Amino acid sequence: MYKILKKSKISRARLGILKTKSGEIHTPVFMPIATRGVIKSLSYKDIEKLNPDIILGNTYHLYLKPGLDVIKKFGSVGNFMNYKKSILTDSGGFQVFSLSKIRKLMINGVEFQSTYDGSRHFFTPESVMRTQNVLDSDIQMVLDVCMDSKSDRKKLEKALEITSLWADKCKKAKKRLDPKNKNLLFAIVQGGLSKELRSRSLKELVEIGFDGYAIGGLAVGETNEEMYEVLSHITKEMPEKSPRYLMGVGYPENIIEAVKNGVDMFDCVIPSREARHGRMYFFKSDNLNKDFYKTINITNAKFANDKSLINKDSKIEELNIYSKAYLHHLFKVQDPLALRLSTLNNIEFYLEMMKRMRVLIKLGKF
RNA sequence: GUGCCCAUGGUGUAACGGUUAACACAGCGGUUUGUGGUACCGCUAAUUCGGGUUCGAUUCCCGAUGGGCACC
Repeated sequence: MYKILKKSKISRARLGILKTKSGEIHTPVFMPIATRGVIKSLSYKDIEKLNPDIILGNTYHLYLKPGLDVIKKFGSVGNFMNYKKSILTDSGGFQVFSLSKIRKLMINGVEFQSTYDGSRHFFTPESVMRTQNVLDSDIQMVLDVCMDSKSDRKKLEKALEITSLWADKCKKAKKRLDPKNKNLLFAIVQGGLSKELRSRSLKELVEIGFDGYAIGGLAVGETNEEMYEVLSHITKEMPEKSPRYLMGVGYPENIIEAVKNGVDMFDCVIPSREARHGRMYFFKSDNLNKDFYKTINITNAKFANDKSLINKDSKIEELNIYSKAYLHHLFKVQDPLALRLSTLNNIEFYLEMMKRMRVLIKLGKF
C-alpha cells in the first residue's frame, strides 16, 4: 500500500505513493486540516480547486459535533462534507491533552470535559476506533497520550507505556471493526525529547505492527533544534517501507527539514489559521532555496491602497483578479470572503511547496 | 426667553482636591506548529475655552462656547 518511488542520494528524503481506498497520495504530502469536517471557510468546490490528495479530520471534534448519529446517516465523514478523496482522522489524543483543562488519565482510557459544553466524556482505544470506523476515514490514528515534551522522565515513561498499550488495543479493535482492512491504521511515537524513550516507543509499536508511523508530541514548545535532534534520531530507526508522519508540523522550513530526514506526511494549522489572521505566504523564488518565501500581513495599513493582485501566479481565479487593497478592505470590514481568499492562498502555497519538493526529489536535487 | 443638567483619546464611558487620568471599541503593530474565524500580546491616543479659589483643579466657583431636558 505504500510504495517508495525514489530515495534521494543527497538527503534522506523519499518520494512515494500511499494508496488508500479513496485514492493515491503522493508523498511527501501536506494534509490541509478540516478538523470539524470543513477546511475553515472553504467549500468542496474550493477544495477541488486546491486538489489536495488527502485532508485531515478530527475524531474528538466530529464525535462531539455533529456527533456520530449524524455521520452514520451519511455513511462517512467524506460523504457528509462531500469530499471524495482520502481523509485521515486524528484520534483525539492531542485534543484531550490540549483542549481539556480537566482530564483524568486512566489505564483504560481518558475522561475529559467537552470544549463545547463542558459535558464529560470517556475515550478508550476501543471507543476511538469505533468512532473512526463510523467516520470511515481512510487513515486512522491510534489513541495516544501526548505529554508536554518538558515533562519529567517518569511522566513521559508512563505516557509512553500507556500509548503502547492503547496502540495494541486500537489495532485489535480495528481488526474487529474493519476485518478487510479497508482503512489504514497509524501508530504514534511518543517520548518527548528523549532519544532513548523515542526509540523505545517506536520499537514497541513496530512490534505490534502498523500501516504507518507518526511522530507525535513535537512542536509543542521546544526549540527547532530540539525538535530536529529528535527527528533526525528517530527517523533513522523508523521502518523504511512504512509511511512516516510528523504530526502538527509546521512552518515551511520545519517541513523541508523533516522531509530531508525522511518524513513523508505533514499536517499543520499554520497555513489556514494564520490566513484567518491576515498572514499570507508567497513564493519569492521558483525554487526551495534559503529565503524562498515571504509572508505579509494583509491587514497592515500599507496595503490599503495596494492595487497589485493578491497573487498573480495563483491558479485560483479570485487570487489573480482581486487586488491586495480589496482583500485588505475585506479584512477590515470582517467579511467572510477575506478568510476564504487568504485560506485559499496559503493552502495553495503549502501544496505547491510540497509539489516542488517532490519534483526536486525526482530530479535528484533535494 | 427662563430654569435645570452635561462637556474627559477617533467613539462610548470611568475616576479623583494630591504619584504616570482607568476601561471597552476603533486605529497601528505583533503572536499562532495533531485549528484560535469569536484567541492572545504590545503600542498610539483625552480632561472644550477664558478667568478665579487652592501649596496643588480634570474635579470646587464664575463666565464663554457647544449639546440635552423641562417650562413659557
